[in-house]
Amino acid sequence: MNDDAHLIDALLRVMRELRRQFDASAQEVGLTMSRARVLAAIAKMEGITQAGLANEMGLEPPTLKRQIDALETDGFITRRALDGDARKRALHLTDKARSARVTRLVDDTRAEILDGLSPENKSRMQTSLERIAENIARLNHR
Amino acid sequence: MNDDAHLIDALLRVMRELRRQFDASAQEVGLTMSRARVLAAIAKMEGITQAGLANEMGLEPPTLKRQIDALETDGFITRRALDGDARKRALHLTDKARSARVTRLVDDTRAEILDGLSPENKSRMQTSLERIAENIARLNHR
DNA sequence: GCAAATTAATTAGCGCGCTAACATTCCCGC
DNA sequence: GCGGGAATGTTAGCGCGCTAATTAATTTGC
Repeated sequence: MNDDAHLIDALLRVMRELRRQFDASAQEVGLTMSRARVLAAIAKMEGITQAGLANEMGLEPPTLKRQIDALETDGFITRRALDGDARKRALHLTDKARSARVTRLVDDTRAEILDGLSPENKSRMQTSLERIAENIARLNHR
Repeated sequence: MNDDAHLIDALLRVMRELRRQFDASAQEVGLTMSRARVLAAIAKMEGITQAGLANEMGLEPPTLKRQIDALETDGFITRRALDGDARKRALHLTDKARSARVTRLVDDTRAEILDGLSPENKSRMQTSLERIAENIARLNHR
């Protein structure tokens, strides 16, 4: 089907532009879209380990590690040792990461990007995306 | 809105998995998802220039250049001089790129990924994506 | 209790997107 | 015509995703 190609093209195009715009906004506070997402995830699960967070976000550990290195260097998070298991490192936000500037910017940008989409459309889109994810997962282990 | 974050997460997740699965399939014929898309675009516009194709695909010229270099090295396409303008290079497929193996693989994978989505859902998703693209574009020049 | 398997984090290396900056060529206005 | 600006393609360099392989620590099994 020809329209299928158009749909996937549109998906890819939107993703590229989404990242570009998000990065441009996030630059004001010294973040990128990916790093802002890592911060948001840690905020909801303070003290989680790297492997846990990678699993939660659907990223591979090496991918996450690089973001964490950068976020730690820039003073957004800290890595703490966990007693009981010397391999694990617990992730925590710093006050800098909790500042209103950081959190609001991400929320605002997200809202602007989805502006004008009805709740029904968002919901349907979510359902379709989940279906696609299932299809891909099925292909994966076959 | 919290659901907005989930929707964007789902989008990003699907995109990552889509690329991973597509790349795994395309590997059989020596391609990646991105390169297969470039081939498909050239197939529909033989003789187009690099700048024209970049514009058509929504990619930046340097991004496209690297794909084209690789595709030429691997024998999928050729660059030809255009008389009348020494700057331009016309892009053409080779027989290798036109082989059934290459073209069918991409079509099959795409169909499998979108399997089970009704035409209505696909259509609605396309509309929503276009709305998001407009929102991003609006943000962009402001 | 010790060897083997598993888990957590890391390192190394690749593909694909981007921007910035540059050379070459063409076009346009004077 | 010719000088300045625009268009085409390229080079250089960065961020973010991946896989494969390594190291250290823990758990499991005999």
